[in-house]
Amino acid sequence: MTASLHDFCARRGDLTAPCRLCGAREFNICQALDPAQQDKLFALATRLQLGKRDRLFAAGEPASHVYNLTEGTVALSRSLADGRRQILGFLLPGDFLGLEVGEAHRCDAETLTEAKVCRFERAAFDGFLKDNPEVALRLLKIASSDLAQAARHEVLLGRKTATERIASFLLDLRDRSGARHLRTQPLALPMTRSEIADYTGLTIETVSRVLGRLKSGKVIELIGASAVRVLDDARLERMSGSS
Amino acid sequence: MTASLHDFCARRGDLTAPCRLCGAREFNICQALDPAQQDKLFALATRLQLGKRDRLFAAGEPASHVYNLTEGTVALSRSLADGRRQILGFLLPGDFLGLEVGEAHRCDAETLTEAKVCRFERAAFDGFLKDNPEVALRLLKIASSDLAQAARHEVLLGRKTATERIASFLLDLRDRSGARHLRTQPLALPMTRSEIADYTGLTIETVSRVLGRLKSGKVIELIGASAVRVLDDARLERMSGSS
DNA sequence: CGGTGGATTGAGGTAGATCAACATGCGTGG
DNA sequence: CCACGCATGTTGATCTACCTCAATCCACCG
Repeated sequence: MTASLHDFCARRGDLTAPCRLCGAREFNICQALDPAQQDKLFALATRLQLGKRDRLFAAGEPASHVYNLTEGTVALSRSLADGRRQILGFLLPGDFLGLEVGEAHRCDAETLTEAKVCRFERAAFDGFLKDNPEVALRLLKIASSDLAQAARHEVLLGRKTATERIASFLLDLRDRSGARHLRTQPLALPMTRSEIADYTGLTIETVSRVLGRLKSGKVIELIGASAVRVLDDARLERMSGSS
Repeated sequence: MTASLHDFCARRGDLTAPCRLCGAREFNICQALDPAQQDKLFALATRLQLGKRDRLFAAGEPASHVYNLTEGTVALSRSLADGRRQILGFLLPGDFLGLEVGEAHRCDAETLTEAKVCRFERAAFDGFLKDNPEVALRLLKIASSDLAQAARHEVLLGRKTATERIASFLLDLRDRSGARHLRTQPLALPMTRSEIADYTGLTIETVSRVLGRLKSGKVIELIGASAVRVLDDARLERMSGSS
C-alpha cells in the first residue's frame, strides 16, 4: 500500500524537485544569471542523501551551510527547555533551509523521510551572493513568502480551533504538494501524529480525534495513518476558518 | 503621569529613530552606498505624520509603498472572517513595514499611537533596488530577523502557558525598547489589553488576570494601565519559559 | 463632576489536555 | 511467509487552564 502510494506520488512528479540553485537553471534563483556564474554556482554544490530522522542542523549551531531540498520532507522546529516543541513548518522539495543571515541556526531541522538535499558552503555562497547581488532579490522573495507562511501559521496557532487548525494544515499541505488538480488522489502524510500535533499546537490525542471526526463526517478518508483523501473539498475549506 | 512618562522616554532617546533608509546613512541599509545614490534615495522619501489608530494599509490592498517607522508604535495583524484577530507584532521606531515582495499587503498595519513614518513609492523603491542590488542584502538581513521573531512568536502561541506568554511579551518589548540598562525605569505599554490579548492569543480578561498576578507577586509594578516597571528581572525571565 | 471606554474581578462553562487502556500496523527474525 | 513485539495511533474518562458572560471599577475628558 505504502509502496504503491509512493510510486504514485513519484510518478506524479511532485515528490522531487530540481535544486533551485544549481539544478533548475531556468527557474527561480538562477534566472538571468550568465552561464559562467551558473557554472560557478553549480561547482559549489554538494549533493547529499539523508536517512529518516536525520538532523541537518540544530538551533544554536553555527550556520555553516545553505541547503535546497530536492526530495523528501524536512521539519523545522524550536523547543523549550522542558521539551515542549513547536514545529514551524514542513519543507517540501524545492524549499530552502538555513538561509538565515547570521551566525547561528535559529531552529532545528530534521528529515521526516529519506531525503536528498543540495548543500552549499556558507562562505562560498555568501561570496557568490556578493558577486551576484541580483540573486539576493530572489532570496528576498523567498524570505518574504516564508514570512507570509509564518503569519498564516501565527493566526492558526493563536486564534483557530482544533478543527480549523487540522483543516488548514491539510489544505496547506495539499496545496503545497501540488496535488490540487488531483482531487481524488491520496495525499501523503509523511509526518507522525506527534509532529502534526507539534505543528498545530495541539496534542496527539486531539489530532487523532479531529481526524476521526473529519473521517466519520465524510470530509476526508484516512488511508492507513499516513495518507488522506479529501472527499469534500468545499466543506474542508469552510472548516478551515481562513476567511 | 502619562505626559511625564512620555517625556522621560523621549529624553531617553528610544521613542524615535532616524529613518534607516534615508535619514540614517551611517547605519543599516544605506551603508556603503555612494553619495549620489544616497541623495537619490533621500529624494524618494515622503515624511508622514500619523494620528492614533490610523490605518497605514490593509491586507489585500496593493502594496504601493514601503515605510520606515521613525516615531510611535504600529501593530501588524491578520483577521479571520468572523473578526478574530491575531496581532503578528508591534513595530517600534526603526522598523520597516510593507517590505513584502509581491502585489498585495498580507496584513493590516495600524498605528497604536501618533506616529511618524518615512514613505517610499514602491515602484521607485524597486527601481532603486535594481540599481543598488547590494541593498537587497541588507533587506535580506531584515527579513531574516523578522523571520526569527516570527518563529519565537509561533513558539509562544503554540506551546506557552498564559503566564509564559505575558512574561515573554514584556521581556521582548523591554529588550526592543532599548531600556535594558534602565531596569528601574517604567516600560511604556502603548497597546491596550485587547491588543496584548490579540498578540498573545489570549483574552483581555486573562491578560488582566496574569498581569494582576505578576503584580501581586512583586514581579512587576503596574503604573496606571499603560506602563510597567519590572521589579524582579530574573524571575520574569524564568517565568517566560524561553529556556 | 458625570459620562464613557478601557480595565479589573468574579462565577461558571468548555475545548482541549491529561491520564489510561487498548488497537493497529510495521519491521524483524525465524 | 508468518508470528511476534514494539512503536504509533485510537478511544474513553476525567480534569483544568483558559474562555465566556456579567458585574463593577477606574481613569481620563469634556
